[in-house]
Amino acid sequence: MTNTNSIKELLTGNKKGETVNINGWVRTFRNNQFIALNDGSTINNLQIVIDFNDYEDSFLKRINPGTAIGVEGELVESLGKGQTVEIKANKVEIYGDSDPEKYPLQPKRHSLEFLREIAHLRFRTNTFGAVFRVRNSLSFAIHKFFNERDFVYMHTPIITGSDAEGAGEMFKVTTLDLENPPKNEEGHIDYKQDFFEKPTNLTVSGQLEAELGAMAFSKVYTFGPTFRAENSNTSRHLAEFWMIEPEIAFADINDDMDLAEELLKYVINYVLENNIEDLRFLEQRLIQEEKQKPQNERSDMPLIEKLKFVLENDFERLTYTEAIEILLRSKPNKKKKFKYVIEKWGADLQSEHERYLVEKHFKKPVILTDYPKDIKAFYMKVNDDNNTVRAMDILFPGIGEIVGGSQREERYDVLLERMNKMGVPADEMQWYLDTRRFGSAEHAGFGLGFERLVQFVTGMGNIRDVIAFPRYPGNARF
RNA sequence: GCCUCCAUAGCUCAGUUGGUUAGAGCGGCGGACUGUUAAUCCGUAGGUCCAAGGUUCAAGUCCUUGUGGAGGCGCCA
Repeated sequence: MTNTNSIKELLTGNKKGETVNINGWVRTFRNNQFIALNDGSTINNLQIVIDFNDYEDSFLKRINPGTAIGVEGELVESLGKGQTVEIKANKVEIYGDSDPEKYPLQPKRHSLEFLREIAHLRFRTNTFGAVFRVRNSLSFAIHKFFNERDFVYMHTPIITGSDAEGAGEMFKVTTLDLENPPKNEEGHIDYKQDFFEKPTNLTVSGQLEAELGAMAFSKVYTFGPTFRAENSNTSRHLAEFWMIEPEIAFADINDDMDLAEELLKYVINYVLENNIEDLRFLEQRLIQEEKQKPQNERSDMPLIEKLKFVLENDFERLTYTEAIEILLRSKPNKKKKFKYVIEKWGADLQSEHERYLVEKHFKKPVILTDYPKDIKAFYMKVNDDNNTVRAMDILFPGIGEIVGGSQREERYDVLLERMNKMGVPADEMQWYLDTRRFGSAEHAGFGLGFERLVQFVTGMGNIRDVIAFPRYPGNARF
């Protein structure tokens, strides 16, 4: 049987009365009559009604959770209560059996930890079906947003010869024999004999290359995988994750913040308009999950309300200096409830401080700007006070930093001086500096962690559950 | 990398101050029923109590180490 329809399409009901073909995987088979069929196109199942007198017992026993089948039948109004339409089957064909003794997914609740161990099958659950359909929508919405605004989608290299991106530990890329690497006269590894004739790594950011693009196309963005070899063991870090990095020329930090806020609202709105059934399921899932938690750890809003709240409210914008003043005056700081008590301007904000600002003080997304230059990267534009840089971080409730960005330093001399002071090898990065030598212009950009966005929109607590096959310390399965 | 907690049936869990034969629900298997909605009802099988060592007359239970998992912190997106 050829699949000419999706369940999503058939459930709209405008093919009622027609004979249709449908393929999918059995979720449950009740009463020897009712097959709940799912094909991944929607969270909803299509009910297939069969007359068990038409089939051998041995055939009916093969219809189990996970079995792949094809059905031909008439789409009719349902006699039962749980659905509007169903298929009265004329013909059922089994494509692939699913041994019920061995198939790990039962029609019951499984723990997310267990499903993570069978990540190759977890797409077939309601939760992960919803998560990955939302992930797909977010991905599409991001491209749509930039495309509608004449951004050029740029593919920056995955393998980089630069180790100065400064965003974290890198994974080495080599074809040398690690058991017996060639050595040079000084006894060091001789990278001249390596594939690229120099040390190379997996990229930790496409930003520097995106800046080069912005200095020609005016508006560019990247959307690709990034790799960090940090030994991070948290529910918001991955060793391989996807990042969106727009870069805009003739723009300052305010344009940058406007762009980021507009993008986040646009994609959240897109998902609300296109994935509402998945979101409703995820909202219920989260409510059930949080019933196990004490009251004060539960979300103060249901998922969909939270998403609408983000859409309808301006993000709170304030400077690092203002944030420090709020924190210094805050109760947990005065009563020394913070693990790291804020004592003076210049302190790096810990996640407990960010959480206080977002979840307790403002109760909405916050954009912090103008951080002390000593705690930020070399490429950020130095303010006239010579103490702060035009950095901006967007902090979201529950997940912390979702966006990190800045206006870039476009002045050749200032940039070169900062590189030298911070130990960034300027001679190896002449290509980067060249944009400041030839037609330099104000420009800005940011990095948006895609998985953190998916986490926020789906309400999933662990980042390992919003990417198909997560990579983290000690784990590269599948 | 650091701190805390957890590990019992295929899954989700219970198991008292250490006490002799380790339980339940779901799932599986056998049967009944046949407009069900994680169907229901009856019956039944299923255990290296994470691993190694130790304490004890006696360890699922206490101790040590290891392994795996979760949460938090740091690094960041």
